[in-house]
Amino acid sequence: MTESAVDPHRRGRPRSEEARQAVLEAVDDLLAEEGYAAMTMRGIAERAGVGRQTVYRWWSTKAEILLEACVSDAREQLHSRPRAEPRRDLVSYLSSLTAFLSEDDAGLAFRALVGEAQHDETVRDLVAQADVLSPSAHEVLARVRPKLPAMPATALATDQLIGPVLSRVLLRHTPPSTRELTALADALIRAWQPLPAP
Amino acid sequence: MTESAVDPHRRGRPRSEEARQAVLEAVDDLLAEEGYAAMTMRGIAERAGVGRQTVYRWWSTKAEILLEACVSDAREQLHSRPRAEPRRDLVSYLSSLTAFLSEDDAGLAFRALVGEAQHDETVRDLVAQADVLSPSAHEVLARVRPKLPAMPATALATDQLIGPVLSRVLLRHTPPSTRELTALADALIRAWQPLPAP
Amino acid sequence: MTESAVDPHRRGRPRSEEARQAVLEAVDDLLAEEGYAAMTMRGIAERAGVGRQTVYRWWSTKAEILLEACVSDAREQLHSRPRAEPRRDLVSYLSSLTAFLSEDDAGLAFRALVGEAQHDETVRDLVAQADVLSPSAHEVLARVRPKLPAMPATALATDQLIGPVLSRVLLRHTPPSTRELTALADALIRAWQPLPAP
Amino acid sequence: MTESAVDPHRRGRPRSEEARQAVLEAVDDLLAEEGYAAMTMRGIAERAGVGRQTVYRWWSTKAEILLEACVSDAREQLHSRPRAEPRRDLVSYLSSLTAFLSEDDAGLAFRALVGEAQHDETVRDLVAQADVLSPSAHEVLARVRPKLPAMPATALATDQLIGPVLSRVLLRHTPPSTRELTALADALIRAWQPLPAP
DNA sequence: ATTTAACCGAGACGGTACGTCTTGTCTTATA
DNA sequence: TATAAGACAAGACGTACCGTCTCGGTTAAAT
Repeated sequence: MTESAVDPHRRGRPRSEEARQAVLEAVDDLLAEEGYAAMTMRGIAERAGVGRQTVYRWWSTKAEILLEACVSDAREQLHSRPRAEPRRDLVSYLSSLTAFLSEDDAGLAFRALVGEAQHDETVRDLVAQADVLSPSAHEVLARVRPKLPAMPATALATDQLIGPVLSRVLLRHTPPSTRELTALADALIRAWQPLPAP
Repeated sequence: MTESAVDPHRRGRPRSEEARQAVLEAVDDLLAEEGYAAMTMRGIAERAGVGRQTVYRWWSTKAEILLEACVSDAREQLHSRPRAEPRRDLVSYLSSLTAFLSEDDAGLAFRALVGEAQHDETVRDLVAQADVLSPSAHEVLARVRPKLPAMPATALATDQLIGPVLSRVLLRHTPPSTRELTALADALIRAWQPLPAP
Repeated sequence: MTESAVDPHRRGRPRSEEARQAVLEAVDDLLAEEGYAAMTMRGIAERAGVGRQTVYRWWSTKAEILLEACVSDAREQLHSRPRAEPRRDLVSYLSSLTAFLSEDDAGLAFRALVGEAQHDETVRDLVAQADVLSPSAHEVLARVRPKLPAMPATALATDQLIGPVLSRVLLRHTPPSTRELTALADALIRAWQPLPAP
Repeated sequence: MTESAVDPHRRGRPRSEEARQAVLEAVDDLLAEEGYAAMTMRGIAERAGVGRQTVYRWWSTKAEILLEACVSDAREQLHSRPRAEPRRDLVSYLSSLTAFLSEDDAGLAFRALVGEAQHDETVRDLVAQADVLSPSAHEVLARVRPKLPAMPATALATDQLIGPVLSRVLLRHTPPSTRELTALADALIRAWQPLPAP
């Protein structure tokens, strides 16, 4: 990740915003066209029409570049507009999440990064720090919590919410259907509803 | 994966079981010591004291070797002995799953493979075919289903069962505590219990 | 320099003589076409149609390759056939030397190596060890010594013989004319002739 | 080479003499410490505490800088004070030459430049134009010529004079001893003495 | 007993990405 | 306008690993 608060009075040629954008776009394109494994630092530089050193100057690994390239897109994509009814709110969010993970380009990048994080300590920290999924999940949970008082702590509730979708996408690579998403939402509602008075 | 039903009347020197074991052990050791990324075909061969061609003769990628090295261990590790009560049965399974994914060596291998599967088509198929987690989950679900009639189709129920744990381990790398696992089991029970008569 | 006495019982794929020749020829060609400075290890490998590692496996520097490529040619080129008269013998040798240093391809390589030796310790030793000029000079000096009894030790006599030509070629890059070579030979003869009885 | 007679009415900030000196000293130091090959334009600028562009503005190559840094020192070092006797005059000069080439820092630079000149056309011309050795040699030859009437044209005589020393220093890197220098002077005297009347 | 076929180890082969280095140029703010 | 600083595109450096090929040697079944 690059330092955003730069000393405005520092000497020397300033960083080229043009080169930065070219690299980020090259990474996006290459991921879609060639896949993560075939994407190399060398290839990124060439595709961006940028010197190799320039890439290494600002990013250490392709994971870092990819993260910078996709985080803002990811956040945006995951936003689902609020609904009055908890059930529709949850289904709407689960649909956004599923679409993001299984169809979107930023989701492709995210999946690749989560994959890399499994066997690279530094990528793990990077992805954890970027915290792509939580904010949107927390929003939804905050909205429905008043009506579902048995909901556990947000951290655990988040896992209950997104876990089943992750399981499908990361493990089986067959995204759940709308019917399944509705069933998941219903299950959560049943689990989190106030217990019937005995 | 290697062909196990070999023509017993083949001519020539038979495959060396010694070499095979040496490779599988080398892969296990290297994964634990160096990590998946630093593990190379060349390194595996050297560690195993085996010719490089011998490795390539029987496996195409390090993912294949790793899979062969960990599947049986994984299956064994995931087995949790049946309990009378559904709640204890589910908690017991979730504990095994958590331990496997976050502590066991075979779990480390599995996580690495799932990671690689996110950006490698062939590894994806390989892992899908090996189907490490499902069988044990299906067992538990089959045991508790009679007492939890609202449980959906096994595929979806599996995602509900293992998804939250996956979310924790693959995304946050902080395995859930026993208390959290209990809360998850309780939530599933509430979700899958017979609906109260209106 | 490569080891010539190879263990006949060594294992593994034997060194490719084809690749070796391709590299030596590539070096010869590149030196003539591009010059020493523009000649790179990478360029040599590409020109030879050989892997870069293969070049590094057998030679450490381009100087080493160049030396191996030119030594035998150099020796051959410097041979001048014996003459009865010392004067003609010396002139003949000086002509060969001049031609070698100023016209021959192997001479071009030799000059480049001597140049590199001025600012690279290891090249210095390499060139010294190859000992390109001395043998031929020693031959001539041995032939004429009986008739020129005042000739000093061979080492010093060699410097007297080849020094003036080197001075011209290395410093001024204007090879001496035949007339000048004859004058040099005459001067040596006068210097090395028996002193007149007092 | 830089233009020394600058238009005194030029506008803008004048060239920094401080920077110029810093660069020349940096080059001297680096040559002695790291050697010619390890000496880079970047390294020179850093060592001099000078911007890289400033170096490129005034010199094209490190050879140019080195030449400017050493020529005056070289000339001075090569001066040998006149002696009455030709023999002592020649020996004295050969000693200066040997010391310069084999011990002095400016001599080290000169050798490096002569080396580079063997595989770089522009350095060749630069060194030829600087003409470091000739003037001092011509002085000595002019002094002794009256007493050695058989001496050939100065150009050739220069090669006879300095050639053997060059051969030793550039090829063998073992500077001649005083005894050998004396022998060389004696040989020249014998070669250049008036021929005895028949 | 010999031949044949497939295995074994070792290690060289042509390729290619790695991350670093230097080159010469360009673009800032400062003097 | 020269300066120090430092980013830029380009490309060579030497190393590592890729997957293949080619040796000598071993081990069994088929001749």
